[in-house]
Amino acid sequence: MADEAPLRLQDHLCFAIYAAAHAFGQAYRPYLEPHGLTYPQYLVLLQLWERDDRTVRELGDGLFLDSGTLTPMLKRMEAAGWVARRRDPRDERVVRVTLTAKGEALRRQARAIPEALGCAARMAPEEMAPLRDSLTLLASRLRGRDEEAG
Amino acid sequence: MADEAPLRLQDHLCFAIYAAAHAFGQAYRPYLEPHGLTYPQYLVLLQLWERDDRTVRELGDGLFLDSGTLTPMLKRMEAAGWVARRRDPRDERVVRVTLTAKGEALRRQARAIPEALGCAARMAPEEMAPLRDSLTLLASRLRGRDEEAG
DNA sequence: CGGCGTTCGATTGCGCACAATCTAATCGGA
DNA sequence: TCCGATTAGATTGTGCGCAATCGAACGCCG
Repeated sequence: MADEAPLRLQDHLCFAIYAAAHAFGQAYRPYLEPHGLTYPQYLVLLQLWERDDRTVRELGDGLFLDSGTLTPMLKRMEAAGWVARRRDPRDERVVRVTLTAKGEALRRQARAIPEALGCAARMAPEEMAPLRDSLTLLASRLRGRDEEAG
Repeated sequence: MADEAPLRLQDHLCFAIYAAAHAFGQAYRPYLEPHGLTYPQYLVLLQLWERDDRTVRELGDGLFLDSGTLTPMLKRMEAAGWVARRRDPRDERVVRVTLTAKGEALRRQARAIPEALGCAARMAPEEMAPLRDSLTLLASRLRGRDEEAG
């Protein structure tokens, strides 16, 4: 009976998020590609621009990525000359990632990007903030965190 | 001067979307993995459950994916027995994708998934709809569509 | 000191995603 | 009818993403 029409693809919140993530990736491309950057690499640099000298684990905690993703990405970024990777002498298990001069310089060229994307989205900052906060809360609930954080 | 602190990672709407997409992928995993499904494959099935017998292009238009992604994915889904792929006799360029009996049967088992995820998100449908609509509009703007659709 | 469990990151294998390129089929106009 | 342009998928190469596994380094406890 109700066996038909379980839920249309377009009705799914998860698909709206999936599609928006793809659209953002595509929207960033023309701004990042001239620098040879990909979007996930840009996210790594955003973290390092905010605070330099982070471990692989710290970067992964911030982006929800593990070493299986980060290790090869950071090696590519090292080969491109934006970051340096070296073992912490005090704990040889830890790899610390730092910006090079080239990675620092990229920061200045990248400052215009967020504003450009905001224009492409044609959305005012006042609209973006609650949307962002709703999504952050949703993600934290999906991860099973936040317990009684209400 | 203002050269420091361009924008923190956590302030970016794009990152909130990126992180929410990942969180959804992880949240779906325990429901899909027992069936041997991945999340993008589930999206393909959602489209076919809604209306069977679609071309690769139609599936790609709905999911914003191209043949480079869909061709191998559909081959895996065919190998798993959920769909069949065959050339349209009237236009040999076109590949039509149809559900098998096994793919139809999976539909019934999958009916409980959206509700389960809604519970995991701990979000009422009345909250989800506007969030979904905001994201869909945002994505359409980022794609450069929608022109004066206000 | 010696041994055990933990932590860190690297590695492997698989699947998604996209740009670029290719081939075959179809369509359209001279 | 023939030729060029277009369209649909397939293919190739590169990079992201995750589960599972591994080995080295560390910390603790006796």
